[in-house]
Order: sequence, then structure tokens, then C-alpha cells
Amino acid sequence: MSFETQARSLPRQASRPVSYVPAANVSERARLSPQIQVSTVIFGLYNNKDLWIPLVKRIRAPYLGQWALPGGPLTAAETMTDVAYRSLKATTDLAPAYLEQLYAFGGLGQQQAPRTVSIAYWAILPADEINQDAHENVRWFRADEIAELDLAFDHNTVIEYALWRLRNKVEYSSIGYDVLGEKFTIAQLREVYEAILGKPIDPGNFSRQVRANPDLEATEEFLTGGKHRPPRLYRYTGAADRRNNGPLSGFDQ
Amino acid sequence: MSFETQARSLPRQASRPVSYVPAANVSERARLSPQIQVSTVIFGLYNNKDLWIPLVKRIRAPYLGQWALPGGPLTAAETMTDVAYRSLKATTDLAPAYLEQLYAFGGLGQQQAPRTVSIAYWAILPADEINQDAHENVRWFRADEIAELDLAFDHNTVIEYALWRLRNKVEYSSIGYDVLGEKFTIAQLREVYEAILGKPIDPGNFSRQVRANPDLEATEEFLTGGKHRPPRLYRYTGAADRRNNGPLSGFDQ
DNA sequence: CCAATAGTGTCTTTCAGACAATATCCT
DNA sequence: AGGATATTGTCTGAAAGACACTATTGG
Repeated sequence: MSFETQARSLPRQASRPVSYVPAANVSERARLSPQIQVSTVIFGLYNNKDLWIPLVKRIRAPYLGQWALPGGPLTAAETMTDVAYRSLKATTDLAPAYLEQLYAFGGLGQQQAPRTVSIAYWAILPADEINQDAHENVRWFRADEIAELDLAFDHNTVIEYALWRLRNKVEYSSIGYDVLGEKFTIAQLREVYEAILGKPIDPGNFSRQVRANPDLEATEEFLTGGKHRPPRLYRYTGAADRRNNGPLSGFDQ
Repeated sequence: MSFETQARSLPRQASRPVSYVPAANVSERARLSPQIQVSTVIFGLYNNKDLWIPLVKRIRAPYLGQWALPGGPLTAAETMTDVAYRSLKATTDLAPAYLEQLYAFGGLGQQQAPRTVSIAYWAILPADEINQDAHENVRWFRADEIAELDLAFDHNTVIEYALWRLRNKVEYSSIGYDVLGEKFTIAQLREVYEAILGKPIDPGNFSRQVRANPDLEATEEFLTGGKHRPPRLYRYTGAADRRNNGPLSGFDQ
């Protein structure tokens, strides 16, 4: 059986074999190879209500004076997550509840010399307190308002993509639990989801769905102090599971 | 209302503010910054039946003589996809039906000097013919058999992750259509899915589900020649939609 | 007619979501 | 008691999957 096919979504080029890409010697490679930069989109849940992102004001060219993602250059002795943690600490003083690589950006046509490849990470901070005034040259912005700003480099795109990934991921991974403390109420978890997704969720349905997860363990404690029926506290017992990042779970780069 | 929380999944460090990561001067950066390598996991559908991946035999240290993903160094004048396309051409002579970035790998502890960051891409080839003997030092392996090999670098991990992404993505993106020609039968599309997912799919249910997609247009042509009722040919009219890569669709890096 | 695949019908189960009803605390 | 949120109950509709059945060709 033979089915003829025609056009393709990408042009098919018939050409003679090209030999395997040759390697340059070390000094030539140093001249040719772009620099590597690590940037991090940091999501903070302020009062469990809204999503905020800290940006840093550029203090040198290019894009001097514009807002940019925190980050720094990758040196030979560090992993990329080392650099990501370092810029997290420099801008927020907090350790993230979750950190993962987003994408490697490295188009040409940037206003930069030497040419730079930027590895973007995204992180989410624990949900209690975030000090919005800790550091100079750092300002927190609501995630939804950033689209209106004109950021340095292609950082508008990076943030838009990070937000998309976060909102997708909260639905099927454990980051909702990572953001909370050891014990939490279903309503607190729901607030995290609502803040990330930016929309209200039916409390009854949410409670049922979430409690169907065998990794969620009911404690015998209840949270008192509200002027209503006290909600039960739960604990998340799920292992670092494959769903978060597939075969890359726990892979520290 | 105040909910006390305790432990976290990652340790919280209270520490004094760290100043923003300083930039080194250009010559120092060249010394410190790792080299950038682009590698590509190429998926080929041989006879629409199985998934195959081409590997290249290393002809220099490190890992001399072991199988590795095709790739090459990133130079200042190229985009990363340029390099990916180039290694595609060098190993298969075919243009891919789909190409996307996978992950940036750059852990320490590699047997390499200078330290290297490797940007991995994955690609899938159109589904008709694949010449398995075109190039020297290139050999095609069944995707499922590669786990038993001992590849160079961390390429076993890279391939495992690429396979995971491909299998996830075929369910909700348009790559199934991208692999086929302009007109195709539902059975051909099903074979692509079966090859990628590695399991049989019920023909009746698959047909219904796929035809529920408004981007699939029935033509008035039928494919004759089989010794059975001739199947109708279909055409995919979907635009490059956001579902493939979220806000990054069409972003060429 | 028979073999083989295309395509349809039907039934079951699962799950998300809307929304009403009940439970239990605080003041 | 009344306010407020927690938690449960019930219903509906969408969608996936199992599987039987009909349709249409070539031989």
C-alpha cells in the first residue's frame, strides 16, 4: 500500500549530505560562543490573594533604567539553578516553594554585545508573607499588569510564557501544595488556585475533587478562630511525583 | 485571620540582602562562561509503524566511540534553531514536520572541559520514507530500545524526556497532522498516534473523536486500492494555534 | 460469497460543574 | 438566634472507552 503525499508544513529540502558539524578549537570557541545569562520569573502570592512578580531596574546599558527580570551570568563553577537561587535571594530574601526551568531564549537581533543566550527559570514563593519593600531597585508588580509595561530584553514574552506555564501546571502538579505550609485548610488551597488562575472556584466541587487525591491526608485538627464552622486541616503526603516534570523530576540543572 | 504554618518543602533562609549579581568585564566573562551546544532528538516514523531515533557515533573525546545525539556548537551568528536544523540535515537530509525546544541541560560533574551547557531540541520527521542508511556514523535505533544503551553525556535522560514530551504533546497539539501530508485518511492518522504512543487505539472511537475537530475538513476524495471499503481523505485546516506552545507559538529561537 | 477495513450505534462509566441543602462554629 | 463558611447531596451534560453492528470495496 502506498499513499502519496504532497505539501508539508515545513519545506522539504533535498540536498547532499552535510558532514557532521565540526568543532572549533578552544580559543576560537570562546570567541564564537555566546554568553549565558540566567533570569528568573518569581511569582509571589501576596496574602494568598494576587500574583505578584518582582522586577529589577536596570542600572547599566542596554535598556538602562527599564524594568527587567532578576538574574545574572552563569559562571563555570555554578549550575544554572545556583544562579536562579542566587537572584531569588538577592531580590526577595526568600527560598522558593518550587523552581523549574522555563525556556532558553537566544534569538539574534538583540541590542546586546556580546550575543547572549538567556536561560529563564520560574519560581513560586511560599504563601504567607512577602516583604514588598525589602530591596532597592526592586519593585513588585501585579502579574496581570505587567503586559502594559515595556520591559528590557524580551522579558515581556518570558513573563507571559511563565504565567501560561504556571496556570497550566497548577492543574495537574503539586505546586498548589508546595506553596502552603505543612497543614492547611481546603479553603487556603482554593485561594492559592484562585490567585493563580485569576478566577473564582466553586468551594464545594473544589473540596471534593481535591480530597479525592489519596496524597491528601486529613488530620484530626481543625482551625478555630473564624466566625464559622472550623475547617479541617489537611496534610499533603505526596512524594515528589513524576507528574511535575516527567522524567526530569528532581533533575537539578 | 491568621493561619500559622510551619515546615516547607524547601528550607527558608532568612539572610541579609545580597547585592544584585555583578557583571564581569568582557574578557573575564569569556573565561568564565560555559560553551553552548545544541543537540536534537529526532523522531522518525518508519513506515508509520515505529518510532526511530538517529544517533551519531562520537569521533572524538569525551565519550569517544559512544552513541550521541546529533548536534553542534552555537556560534555568535546563528540562532539555536539554525543549529538544530543543521544537524537535522546532516544526519537525515530531511526537513522536520515539527521542531521545538526541549530543555537546557548544564549540570556540573560532566566529563568535559570547558564546561558545556547543552540546549536540547526535539523534532519529528514526516511520515513517509526515511532512509536509514544515508550517512556514515549515523545509526537509527528504536525509541524503546535506547534505554538499554549507554549513550554519551546525559543523552539517555534527554531522550527519555523528549519521548515523554512527544507522547504528552501528541494528545493535545497538532503534531499528528504536521507529520502527515496534505490529505490523509483517519487510519493513517491513527497509525501515527499508535506509533508515538506505542499502543493500539480503537479505530471507531478514534475516528469519531478526531472528526469532531472543526479543523479537520472532509474532502470528496477516497483512497482506493485496498481490498476493503475505501476510506475518505481528510485535510487539516487548523492554523498554527496557541495550544502547541502557548504564548511561544511561532517564536523562533 | 468472503476477507478486510471503514464507519456508526449504543451503552457504561467517569468526571466536571451548577446549585441546593445541611452542619457547625462564633458572636 | 443569626451570620458565615464548611461540607455533603443531587442532578445534568460532556466525554472516553468497550464493543457490537452495518457499509463497501476487492478478490
